[in-house]
Amino acid sequence: MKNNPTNPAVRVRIAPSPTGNLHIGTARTALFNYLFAQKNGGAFIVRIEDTDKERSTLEYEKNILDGMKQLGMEYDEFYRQSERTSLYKTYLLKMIEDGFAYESQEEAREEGQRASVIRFKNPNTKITFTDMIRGDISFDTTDLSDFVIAKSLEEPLYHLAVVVDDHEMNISHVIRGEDHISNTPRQILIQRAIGAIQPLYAHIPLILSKERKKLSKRDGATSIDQYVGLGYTKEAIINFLAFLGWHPEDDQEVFTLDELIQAFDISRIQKGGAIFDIEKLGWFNKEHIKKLSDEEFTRIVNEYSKLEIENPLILTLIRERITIYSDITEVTKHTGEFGYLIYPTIDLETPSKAIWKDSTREQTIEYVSHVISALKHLEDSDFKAQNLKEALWDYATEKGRGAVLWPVRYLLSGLDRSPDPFVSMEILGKDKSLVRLEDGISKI
RNA sequence: GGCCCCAUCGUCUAACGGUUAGGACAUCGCCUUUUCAAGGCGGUAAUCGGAGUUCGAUUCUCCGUGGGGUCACCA
Repeated sequence: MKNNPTNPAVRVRIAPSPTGNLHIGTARTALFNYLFAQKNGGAFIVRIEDTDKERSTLEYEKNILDGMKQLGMEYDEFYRQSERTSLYKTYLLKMIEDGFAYESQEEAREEGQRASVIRFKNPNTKITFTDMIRGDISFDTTDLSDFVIAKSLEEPLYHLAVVVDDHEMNISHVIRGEDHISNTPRQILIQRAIGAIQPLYAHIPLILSKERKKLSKRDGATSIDQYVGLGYTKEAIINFLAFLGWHPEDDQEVFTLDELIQAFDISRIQKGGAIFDIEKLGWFNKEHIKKLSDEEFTRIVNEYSKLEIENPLILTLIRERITIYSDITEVTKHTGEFGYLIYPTIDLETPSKAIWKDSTREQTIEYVSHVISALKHLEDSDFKAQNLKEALWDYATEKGRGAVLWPVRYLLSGLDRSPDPFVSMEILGKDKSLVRLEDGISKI
């Protein structure tokens, strides 16, 4: 009861079937329901649709519930359809008694099929309902024939269970995927048969693969835990999912969950399907990593790197260089015993050219020697990037910034891809910087 | 195939009859401490087609085309 709903007129639900891990699409549907409930002070209900005993498992249910919790969506009420069979039976009996349904004897066409099932007596009528996102949608239910609503009195099927539960739970708005549009007329038919009030419908667009098809397992990572495992933050996942088919009034893109609740407006949900773009997810992730507190980011870096990095300068370098947490391992590969980059033994066979660049060996030695003597004049306490820059800038400008700073950077880090030399020197400190430069110059 | 839904840059989208069609991601170029990253500046890039309605259509209507969803004793 974390959300403390105050508006009994708004009750929404997410109704996942535990036949797989928490899917991206399910998470997004849950998010829109959650945002709608929160925005309107309504209740957010989780209902596990596990009427299919063969395919439903507790493991999947746990994955779904854990995933939602992980993303920060707290629910107000929880139900499991497998625990409500007697309720469905009551409705089934009543429907049969009232002539809205009947037991049908038929041949089992497939393995495991029943000889007797319960079918809905289709009144063959035209149905129109108003979708909050798409407007009026009409169907002729004649096409549906007498569809099966239960295998037996104890084994209800999807359509029956959904309608009975939405009714019993006083669901006010059914916000679900577009793939349910064609299920709606069947469900409205059952609602009329049991005298249920018709909820308001909002069918949200699907999340599509690059091939513009409904996202499926074949399209790579489709479950939330996979993205969490790769090191995407919950904030980024939420933010990204919200923007797949929804957009606020202004141009703000980076949102926290609370900000999303404030800005959410169901009428601004898109009609067309949206392609899942991992690049944009990455961008959202970077943005949310930028917002992390230093304490939190430090904790995460050390958890992933298995190191104990505390130097804020190094942490900043890492923060600017990663897209997802699993990048931390790669970025901190050279971070170690010196508290910064490990100083590799420079290979004399190949690196010289890399160090000299456009200068000659003699010039490079001259430049680095000058830098060394300049550094020796500085006190330990003056070894700050800003001071170092001031001390060397004019000289570097005179001789050529690249010609001077490139070998310095290379010798300090031992890497051709490295942070700017002044920051490197500050991180290393005076002693280590000099050791590396002097050691390096002897090998040029 | 029947039924249903949808249609603005490569992608996510803004516009609710009048805009040089805006923003973001990606991409390209320049700058920034000649690298990587971050940052700054700038560029390329879209209204599916055809009829209407209207003084005026991205926007409203119809047709076409294209894409998608759905047609279980799954959900």
